[in-house]
Amino acid sequence: MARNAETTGTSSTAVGRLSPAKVEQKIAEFHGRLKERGFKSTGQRDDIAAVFFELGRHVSAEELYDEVRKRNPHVGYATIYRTLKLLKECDLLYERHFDDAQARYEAAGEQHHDHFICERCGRIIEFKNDELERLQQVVARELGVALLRHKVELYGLCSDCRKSARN
Amino acid sequence: MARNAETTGTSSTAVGRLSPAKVEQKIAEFHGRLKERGFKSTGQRDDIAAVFFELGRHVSAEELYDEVRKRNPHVGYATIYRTLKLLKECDLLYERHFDDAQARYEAAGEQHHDHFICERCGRIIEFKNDELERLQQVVARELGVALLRHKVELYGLCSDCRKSARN
DNA sequence: TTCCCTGCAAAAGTTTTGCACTACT
DNA sequence: AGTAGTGCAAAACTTTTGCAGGGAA
Repeated sequence: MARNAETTGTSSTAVGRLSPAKVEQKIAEFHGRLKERGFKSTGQRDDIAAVFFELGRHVSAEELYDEVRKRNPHVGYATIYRTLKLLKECDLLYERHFDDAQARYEAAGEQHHDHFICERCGRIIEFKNDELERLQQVVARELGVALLRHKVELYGLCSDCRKSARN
Repeated sequence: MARNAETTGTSSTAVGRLSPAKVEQKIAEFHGRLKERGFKSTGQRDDIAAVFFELGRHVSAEELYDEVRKRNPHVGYATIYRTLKLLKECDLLYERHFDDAQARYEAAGEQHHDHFICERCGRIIEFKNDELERLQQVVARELGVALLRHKVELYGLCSDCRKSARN
């Protein structure tokens, strides 16, 4: 059989804003999960969640705060952080710690993926490679450890920045 | 031929204290590189570097500060951070950002490696897997990006913690 | 002797918390 | 009505910086 490791392929996903309908759906999901867990839905939580899902992925708390305040200038940082924590508990977002000091938050999608981060322009590309996933299990087995989660981050220059670097 | 990807194998390295002779050697190297770069050698820098290399890898600034002050109670946090930055500029240490808020510092070794971090006891195991390295280059090529550096971190339970978790 | 280095304290940047008040359910 | 949520400000935590005094070359 000719299939080798390379055939596994790497897929990259586009990140971007969700359609208004999708945002509505996410908010509805948030409501449900809050209720399940005994928390309340509030106007602020809805505003924050809506802005978060509209913006797309990899926002910092600061960016989110600025955007939310355009819509609702009363919201404080504390509520932003508390709501981000709630969204995390509801499995609707992941918290990422790339090399910056500040955390970035990403809407939880269906499937696991890893990240490439451009060191020049900050662009983040998500990708998935099955062979890479499998190898990490192999490594874990060889180390005798139980793998709960993992993080693969590639840093470098994205294709656009490579071009401008050549000038 | 029976050699397949698996044969690449995973090697894990033991991290630990350096012998006094090795520490001396590292300090001498530090002196040389400071001079090359137009910096001075001082008692504090020597103390900090000595304690850093004696302790072994993956220390936080706080741990280093506490240990250094056992030897020299006069040293301030600022000098710890400034000296860590110098050691980094001298290519004698790497700064790592695992999931904690605080950075951890590791003596620069000869070869690149990745990390497994035990989420229960905090133990850090270094490992190297050539196939994993190669695959990352493949992914970078498929994404059309230039790879400058990368980070692979596995999180889970180390063998000891797996055992005690079974009780 | 000349700067660089050091320690202290204060600042900076991100995230959390205490408290009185507000508003969901 | 009752309890959880909110905003503000202050605290917490890690790391950096300004400045006056001290020490290496």
